[in-house]
Amino acid sequence: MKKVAEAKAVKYNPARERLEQDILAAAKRLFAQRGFGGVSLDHIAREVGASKQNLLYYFPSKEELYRRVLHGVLDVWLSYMDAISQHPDDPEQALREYIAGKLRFSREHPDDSRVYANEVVSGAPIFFAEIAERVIPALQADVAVFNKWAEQGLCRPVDGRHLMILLWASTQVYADWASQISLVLEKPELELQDFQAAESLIVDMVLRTVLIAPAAPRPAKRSASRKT
Amino acid sequence: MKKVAEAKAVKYNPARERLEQDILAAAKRLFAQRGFGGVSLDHIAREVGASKQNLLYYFPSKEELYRRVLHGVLDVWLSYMDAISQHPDDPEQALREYIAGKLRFSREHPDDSRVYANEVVSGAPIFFAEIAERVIPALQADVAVFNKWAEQGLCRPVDGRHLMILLWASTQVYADWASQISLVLEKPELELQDFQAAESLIVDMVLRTVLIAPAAPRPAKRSASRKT
DNA sequence: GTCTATAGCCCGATAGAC
DNA sequence: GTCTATCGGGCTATAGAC
Repeated sequence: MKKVAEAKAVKYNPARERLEQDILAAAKRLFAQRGFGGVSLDHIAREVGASKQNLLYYFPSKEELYRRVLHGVLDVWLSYMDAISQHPDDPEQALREYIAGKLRFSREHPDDSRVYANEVVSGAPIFFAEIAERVIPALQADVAVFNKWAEQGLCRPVDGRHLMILLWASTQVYADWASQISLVLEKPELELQDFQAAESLIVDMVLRTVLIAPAAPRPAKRSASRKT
Repeated sequence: MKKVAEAKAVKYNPARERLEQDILAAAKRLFAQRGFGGVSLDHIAREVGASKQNLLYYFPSKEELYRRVLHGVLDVWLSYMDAISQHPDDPEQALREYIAGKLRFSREHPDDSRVYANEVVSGAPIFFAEIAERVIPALQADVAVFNKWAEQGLCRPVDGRHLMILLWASTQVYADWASQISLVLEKPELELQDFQAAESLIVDMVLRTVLIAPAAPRPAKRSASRKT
């Protein structure tokens, strides 16, 4: 994997690097909006002021460009799952931070979320192998953490796989379904307060279900706004 | 709206009706997999053993065919939301049935869910107006029901909009993200028991959060299996 | 590295015979 | 209703000049 990136990085060239990043950014946005089959190389090239022939000089094919975009998104996506095991003895803190982090990701990088969602909804025809290779072990690690918490009496026994699926869904929806959500909230686009309301509800529901002790968990710490 | 269908239905012709339904079904599956821009009329026509010219005899354009597909999906999608107000004095039953219904829809008609998800993730470029016209009032009606329950002391005061968004997300994910979920569950495709596990978790979380009285709600009634 | 040119194919939609 | 033929254009990718 990433053989192209390494081969190109042998000689470091800042101008080249910048155009390559511009192409990846434009491709991400367009693939997110219209899917792999709905975007042409010409379309992407025009966005960065290059020709499609030039674009094919930087990336060997349309599919390889698409793979590079998804690879970068999955890096970030998995980093949130890895963070769960950073709190090996505090389920509440781990879950609060996962929810806040994913919601911040949905707010700050909605196209990253959407390009990945687009691929998965389509049945992951191109990224299938990489998802299998990287997401399965990440989920197993998190499930192991949930199980250890339950053994230690730190939380209720839960089905960690379906809990993670619910967390994926309920946080990503604010990026992937932003068009419908902003419609039903009757505002041109989602605002910080909408993400805060989402965070309150999701944290409340998850902690009520997972934690043993408190009937009414502490209110959310507004952590979605940390980096605003 | 649906002017085409009505115009065509003036003279009833069973053979014509059947081919039209076949085309809609094939289009639904292909649009779900590859998005509007990733599917060609030729592709759809070959699936039903017709020519693309013939297909354009039944539907005036690719976009109109796509609209017809989405219109049918939204009909069903909204019927679940309408069912909430069918239990005006029993929040627990209303929520249980909504969750069970949407999960059954995800299991029995995953492509319906996916074609709609594909449009929404893409920013609803074509179906924007119809979503605004039909989903906004449906959500407002459900929020009004939640608020009435809270006033009557039947449930906690909740943000009905974000609760519905969470219900949409957590039930649809089992159709829209089936490719990734079946990968991480390490089985070729989702089984009934997976949907039952999902239902248990979602019902448990929602009732713990929304209902006032019981610390541990009754177990789910396995209603996802009702029509199997 | 960027350009022009082009191969070879697929696209949505229309015209008109039958 | 279904067919053949075709218009006008877009598509990915490659070749080769500079």
